[in-house]
Amino acid sequence: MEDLKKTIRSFTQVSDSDMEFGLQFFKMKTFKKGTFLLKPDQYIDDFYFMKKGCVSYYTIEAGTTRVMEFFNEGYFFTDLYAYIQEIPSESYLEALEDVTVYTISKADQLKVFDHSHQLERFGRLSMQRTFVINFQRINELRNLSNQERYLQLLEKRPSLFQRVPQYLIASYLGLTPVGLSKIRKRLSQK
Amino acid sequence: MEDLKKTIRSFTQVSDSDMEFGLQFFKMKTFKKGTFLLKPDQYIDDFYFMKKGCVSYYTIEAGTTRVMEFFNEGYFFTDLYAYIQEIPSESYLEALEDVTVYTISKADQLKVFDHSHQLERFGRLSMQRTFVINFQRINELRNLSNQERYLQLLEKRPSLFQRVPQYLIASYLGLTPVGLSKIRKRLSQK
DNA sequence: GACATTTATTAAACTGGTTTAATAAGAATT
DNA sequence: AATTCTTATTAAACCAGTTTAATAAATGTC
Repeated sequence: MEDLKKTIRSFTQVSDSDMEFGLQFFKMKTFKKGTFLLKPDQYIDDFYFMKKGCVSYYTIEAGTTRVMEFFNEGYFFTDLYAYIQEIPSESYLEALEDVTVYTISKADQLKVFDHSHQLERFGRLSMQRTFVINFQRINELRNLSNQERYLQLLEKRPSLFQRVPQYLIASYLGLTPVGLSKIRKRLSQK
Repeated sequence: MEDLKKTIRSFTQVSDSDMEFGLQFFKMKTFKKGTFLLKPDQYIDDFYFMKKGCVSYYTIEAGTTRVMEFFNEGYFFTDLYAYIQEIPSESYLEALEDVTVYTISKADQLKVFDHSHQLERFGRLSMQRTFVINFQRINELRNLSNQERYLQLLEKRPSLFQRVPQYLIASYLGLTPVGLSKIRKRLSQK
């Protein structure tokens, strides 16, 4: 669990004993490609850390798949909207590849936060990080063109394009596959 | 400060003594219509509660004003992005009307959270509320048409249309004034 | 009450996406 | 190797917005 440890410590300092206390609650789970960590109408009690693989977080509305996010190595993830509010999910978490995660239940996470002030701080800071990322996402959706958002994704997460089919990337960008193809053509002609 | 008290208690239970302790740090401030609570390149140390009035939170990029949010009575607000990260703001907070706010400094807020577990919880829950609102905003930007977002704003915040000029509402919706006018015409023809 | 300024609408030409459908290219299966 | 299934591109018609410019309506000021 070195990668999990390292990621936690990238947020805030945590003593070895607190870290040990926290990590004992994480269990390793694996999911085969094409299987689901979560489906609509289910409650989600798990908080995940991605050890290996890639998961897409999406909804299907009126027959249309809308990819909200891709989670790969080093990401903490869950359906945070449903998790926080303790309401049934409206989303899918689907393994796009064989996936290995570490997972902790909400009750255990609460135990950890109760026990360790440092880890509680990690929890708060990771929530703040989420705020900052969501804020940037809103600004990008409002201020950038689709082409600009495509180029930015290419720059920020180039590895996605090696492992995720293009029509899912189009969906993530809020485009149809046809629309993304047009953008790519336009760019290649320059 | 009854309205502030009531709003805090809508998040979580707070004892009278903790409430009294917290409220002592809030100061009342007023701003005349057209003046600024914040301008780009300034650091923001204040966390506001809107007692009376309306503030727009916006950026100007390449000569274009982009309204991110309107804050009116009962809102907690600041430039949270700059506030959290303690970086210079890129935004304006402008009084669209004469404004009365209660405000608390970041240092004082930390004192309050240190002193009162209940108020710390209020802080965490209000952060979670912000997450939920931002998440919904992202979904609306991705999944709804401009017309749908206009209709939703009409329904959710009808009073805005009484106090804010239409071209600012257009900006909030990510439209030009011309675009919003077309939508209104289309709707009125049904 | 007349004038100047700000705000909202309309028109016309344009643009970057959409949908639908056909085709091409790549990958998996037998 | 041939077949089938999935993924990506292209074309054509369409649509909801844009920009620019002119006009109309509302508001504020002297």
